[in-house]
Amino acid sequence: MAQSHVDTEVVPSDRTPPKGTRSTNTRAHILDAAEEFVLEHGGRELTLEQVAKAAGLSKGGVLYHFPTKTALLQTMLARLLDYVEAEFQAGVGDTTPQDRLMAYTHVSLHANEKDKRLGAALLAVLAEDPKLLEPLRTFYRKRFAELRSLGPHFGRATVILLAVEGLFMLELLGLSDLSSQERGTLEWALRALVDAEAPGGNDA
Amino acid sequence: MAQSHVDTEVVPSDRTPPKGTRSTNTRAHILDAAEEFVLEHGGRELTLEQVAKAAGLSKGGVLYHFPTKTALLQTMLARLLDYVEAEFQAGVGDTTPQDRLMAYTHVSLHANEKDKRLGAALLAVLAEDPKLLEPLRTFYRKRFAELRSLGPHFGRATVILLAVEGLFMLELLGLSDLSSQERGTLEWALRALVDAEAPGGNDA
DNA sequence: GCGACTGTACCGTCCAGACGGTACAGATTG
DNA sequence: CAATCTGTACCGTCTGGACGGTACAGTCGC
Repeated sequence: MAQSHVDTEVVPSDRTPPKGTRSTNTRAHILDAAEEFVLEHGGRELTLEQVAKAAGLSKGGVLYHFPTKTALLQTMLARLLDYVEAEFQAGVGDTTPQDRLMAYTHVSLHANEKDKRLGAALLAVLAEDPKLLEPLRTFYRKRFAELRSLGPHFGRATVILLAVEGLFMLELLGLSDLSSQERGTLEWALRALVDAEAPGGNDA
Repeated sequence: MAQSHVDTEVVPSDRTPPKGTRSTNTRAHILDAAEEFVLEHGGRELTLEQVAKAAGLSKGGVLYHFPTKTALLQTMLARLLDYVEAEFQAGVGDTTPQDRLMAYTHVSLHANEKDKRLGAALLAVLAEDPKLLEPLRTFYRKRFAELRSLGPHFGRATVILLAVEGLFMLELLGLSDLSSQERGTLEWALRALVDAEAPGGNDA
């Protein structure tokens, strides 16, 4: 549930950009700074110079770790996806695909504001270059594969996942004006549908 | 200065596009061209010069009709939304919100490839500037208002709309790898859910 | 002395927008 | 009906700035 291993390589360090050698965790530090910047200023203004400034480095320093801006963006996306995947896999001992669906629903609906806005900004940037979305594509391929394993429940389970994604996307872009109460009602309806898919239940 | 001789003229401009005043429809023509370009090259490469070229105008000519690039994008989005709205409202005599939900589902699921890719490209561009998404926000506000009018059916109806939007968005970004058969199954499940919401039906 | 940077200078490119000019279509006037 | 004026619809060019990326000499610390 709580924040866990976020980085692909190294654990994030504490704040305060030290003066001397920042050693290996500088990469993570740059990624942190880039995320923070994106959260504050949006994807449009994300520039190498700004990232450097936010990280307390020079532009050259950033380019030392990420040879291109694209490489930086790719790493940002990969880290976010790793985080999300770890998050909803660690939720419970998710044995069955139904459990996973429920866990996914829960995590997605209760992702914190930060992750959401981060996703929004990233998506905005990445959507311009389809190639950069490949990791996301892989991510969803996994989801769809899980849905297929549900056999006859595929249809309704897919509806559930799509609804979750739909809400996520709409909220990402600030297009939803659902109240928290309405959101509660919605979640209730989703859970009811997930339960209806549970084994030993009724037919489709 | 100088007389009729010192003409360093560059071709008396016998272009393919009709000469003289192109009258009022030039605006629409530019929008068409911009859409076409976006469909072919994606949002990333959409530039005023490219739009001008695609429309058979000069950049200055485009700027005459759309004072800024932002204005052009806004108009493109507005036109697309108008089209979509007209599309699914003209589908049937949509009297009840349920009918509208069904119509919306149908239209969204069967939008042609062109509209989808257009939406994708536009979204990619617009997502970078939250202000430009305002028309979209208005659009969804209407949808949510309709859902609220369904009273006790709000939850499940919202699930349906969100699923439709989720699929649309995923397909927009090329993140879905559902087969057409699976898509059929999905649609079947969605229709079943809509029917379950119909008045005179069952449950709450 | 090597790896991890800093700092600056610079290049090539892209692009939005400004600007001045051109072409022509009426309306006005004598 | 011709000369003149006016407004619309454009064309072509230019500028100013941003940005990604390169190059490279120098610094700091282990």
